Amino acid sequence: MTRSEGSEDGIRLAVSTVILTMRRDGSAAPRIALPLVRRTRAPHAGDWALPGGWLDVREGLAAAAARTLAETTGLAPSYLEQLYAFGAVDRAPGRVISVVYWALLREDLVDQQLAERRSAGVEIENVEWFDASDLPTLAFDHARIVEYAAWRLRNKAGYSRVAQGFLPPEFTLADLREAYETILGRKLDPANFRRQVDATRTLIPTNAFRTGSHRPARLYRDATDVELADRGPLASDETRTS
Amino acid sequence: MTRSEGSEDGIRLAVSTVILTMRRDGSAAPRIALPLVRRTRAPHAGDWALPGGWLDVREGLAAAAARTLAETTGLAPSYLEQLYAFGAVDRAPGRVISVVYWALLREDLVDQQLAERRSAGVEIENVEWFDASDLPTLAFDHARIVEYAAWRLRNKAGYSRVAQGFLPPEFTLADLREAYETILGRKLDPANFRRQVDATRTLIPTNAFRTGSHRPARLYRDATDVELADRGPLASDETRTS
DNA sequence: ACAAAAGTGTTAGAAGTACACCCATGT
DNA sequence: ACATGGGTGTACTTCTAACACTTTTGT
Repeated sequence: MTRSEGSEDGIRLAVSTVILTMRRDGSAAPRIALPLVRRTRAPHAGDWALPGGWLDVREGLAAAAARTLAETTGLAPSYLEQLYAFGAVDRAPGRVISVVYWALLREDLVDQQLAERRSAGVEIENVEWFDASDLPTLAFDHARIVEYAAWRLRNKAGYSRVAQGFLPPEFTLADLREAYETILGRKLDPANFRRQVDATRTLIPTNAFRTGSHRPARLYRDATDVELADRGPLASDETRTS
Repeated sequence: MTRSEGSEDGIRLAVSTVILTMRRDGSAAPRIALPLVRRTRAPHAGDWALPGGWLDVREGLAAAAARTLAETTGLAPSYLEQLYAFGAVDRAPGRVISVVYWALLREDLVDQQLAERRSAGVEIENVEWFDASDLPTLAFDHARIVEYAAWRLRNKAGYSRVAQGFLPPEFTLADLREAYETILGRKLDPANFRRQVDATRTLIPTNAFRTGSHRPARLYRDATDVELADRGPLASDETRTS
């Protein structure tokens, strides 16, 4: 929001972020949830939109996405990747190009942050979390953008470890499997899942167990030296968000 | 180049394209080649750069890429996809965001076009084709961009049919295999390759054969109703380049 | 006849899938 | 003790890689 609007030729550059997390309501299957911002001004006043803002001249693209994310959720992403640059001529009045990022948040931190803010009486203005499968009317082409982000997440979950972005540093295999199941929308065989993940040699078993119900489950943590997804030559680019 | 330079806040938006084709020199293995433009002005005057220009207000992103491509090569791409939006603060003086596309060209049309132009005495100004594995000094962060495009091509060749973008509508399985081999940089087993491609059911055998050396090879053509690569919800977006 | 590419068959191993079964804990 | 999720074993199918072999042309 730091950027002054308008430019000589009328092309403006915005950065928006599709912020995804996993949410557990009671005992049912977890769902993908994302925060949206209610628009207070025309066009599309009253509709919900992706968090974002105008790009600041001195700010990198990923940094802008991370900043927006922090302003909206108070959190830092556990995964952040550029999604796509949307630039159809008619997508918004006055020619706006949106470079859109997508991010994953740890479910535990989201819950914690929401609880903290609620107890502190801080109501974040116009921000509300929605279930990804039950979205309100979105402004501009944002419905399409969210759809694409969800597709990318499902896709990427098939050949990378992005699902870990929903989890805290230590988690059980059941936690991880549940994350994958939520993303992919289908049940996975616990036995085969276990073998598949430890065939990748990216999880380190700890000596800690999660107790509480039935047989205790071993906690694992990530081999921190490996990225959650292979980005090829772009590997170093987006991690420097500042 | 239609866009007037400069804007209130100094952020300018360029569209560039990594144009890739396959080139056969004699009897050796084909190589990936791409056209570059020699810069005549500072910064980086004398260095080579990706074809591109400023985005016109009334022009879609993919359309701008296609236009640039046509101006540079006189051809229409057989495949065109957005690569990435590069926007590091220090990548160029004065904050330039480049939305970069990558495209594949049919090798036969490239050869034909080059021959036509050469025989007509039309020398395309400052445009030269380079071997992707032997590039000159590139301006800005363009070396990195080309590297990323090559990575994406190799990657995508593994799970889609993009390699067909190098070939004319009718081709032999050896042609197709050679395209894959050039992209992946390794030999493929002809027998297994054959089975794998016809397991996808996307190639239609014709009754024509290519003769000339040894046993004639059957010509195949593409099942035209399927895209070369699955782009999910973005499928329709980029095909409309105008 | 022979070289060389087109095209078919066969087999061994890897990877993915289904599911039976044992283990350890809270209630 | 028993229900339930944690964890192991095993058989089956599917995919992949390697390579021997037959077919069809040009020379």
